[in-house]
Amino acid sequence: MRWCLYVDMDAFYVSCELRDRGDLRGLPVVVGPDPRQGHVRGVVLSASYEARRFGLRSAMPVSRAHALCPAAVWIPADFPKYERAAREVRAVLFRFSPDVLPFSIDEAAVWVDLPSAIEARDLGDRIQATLHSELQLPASIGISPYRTVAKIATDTAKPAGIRVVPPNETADFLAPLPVRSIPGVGPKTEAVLQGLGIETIGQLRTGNSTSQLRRLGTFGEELRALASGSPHESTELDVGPPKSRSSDRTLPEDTRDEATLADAVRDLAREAAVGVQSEGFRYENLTVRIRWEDFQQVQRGRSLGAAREGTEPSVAEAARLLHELLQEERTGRNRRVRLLSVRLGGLSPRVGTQRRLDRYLRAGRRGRAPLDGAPDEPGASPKR
DNA sequence: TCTGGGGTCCTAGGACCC
DNA sequence: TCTGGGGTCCTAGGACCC
Repeated sequence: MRWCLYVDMDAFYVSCELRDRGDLRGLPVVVGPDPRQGHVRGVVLSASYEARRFGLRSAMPVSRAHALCPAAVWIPADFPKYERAAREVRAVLFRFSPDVLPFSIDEAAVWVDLPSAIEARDLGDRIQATLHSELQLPASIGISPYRTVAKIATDTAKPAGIRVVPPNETADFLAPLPVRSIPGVGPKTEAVLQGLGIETIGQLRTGNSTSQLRRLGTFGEELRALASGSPHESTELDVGPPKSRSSDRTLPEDTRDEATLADAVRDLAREAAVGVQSEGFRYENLTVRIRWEDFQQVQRGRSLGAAREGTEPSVAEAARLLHELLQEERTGRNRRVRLLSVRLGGLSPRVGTQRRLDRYLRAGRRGRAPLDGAPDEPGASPKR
């Protein structure tokens, strides 16, 4: 029988920091921009479980976090450190199975063939103990033949727990949980479901809701299948090569000054292009996104007609798109800009970068080779 | 309390082609 | 004079995830 052990690291960024700062164990610790450094625009990236007792959560504005827990210890984010730790975690997981699918920096699905839930639970114990003893990193693990169910189970096991859901117990396990615990159900979908009188996963199964769920399209069908204990899961479990890369920046102060914004957008366009190039990709389209001071967003994108590389096409097109967006805003509400973003999409491998790409995929993105059947001749025109 | 930075997927209309 | 269906690409916006 095939099992999914869904491994989710507990308070990952904080746990990485505590490896270097053992003296902080047991204290409310937060990774994020320090709100005591004056005017700071930012959110909590990770909070220790001690900090969570004060109500702190990931994605909470740091000003609110500071108000809730003035005694918290703040540590600035060190992403290279967390990337290194994530690689250590994956290396451990690969020792237990060749089928490890990372889903984010702190989550991965480990697939194994085992005769029963007993053995699956035993393997979960060993993985958890190894991560703790060798890396000093706590993890929670959910176990089910279904990846979605395993992930939900992980959340109920946190922190430092293990939850096994044998296949015949799936529907009963899910029934009392709120619909919001389903991955893909956010505030909007939750509100729609509440409007239908559906609060728990179990209520998704009742007869009269089936027709109403059609309002949600195919997603409604998937919700119903999950609730009944047999989720639709694609057999294609590989994570492919990246589709886009972006650089975003929230400005220190909202502004409508075009010179300032043009400088910023050029920096972002350069940054994104350099990143794409260093990963061995070219890009074929570009999107500039603006978040206004009222948090509404607009975006404008353009196809470049063919795969490009280097910073020049990115910088030039980003400047044009920004100008167009600002021009239109001036004739309207003329709001100030809070955030600028440049996204490069339509990524394709650069010529002669097969080796680098292979290394990239092995580093965590297991899956089909992106170059299969896609010879990339210089100057060859893209499909279309 | 005043909200980051990085991604993915879906929908929907219009252009364009056969 | 009035009438198709299917497919792909482009673009904008939105929901969601960590």
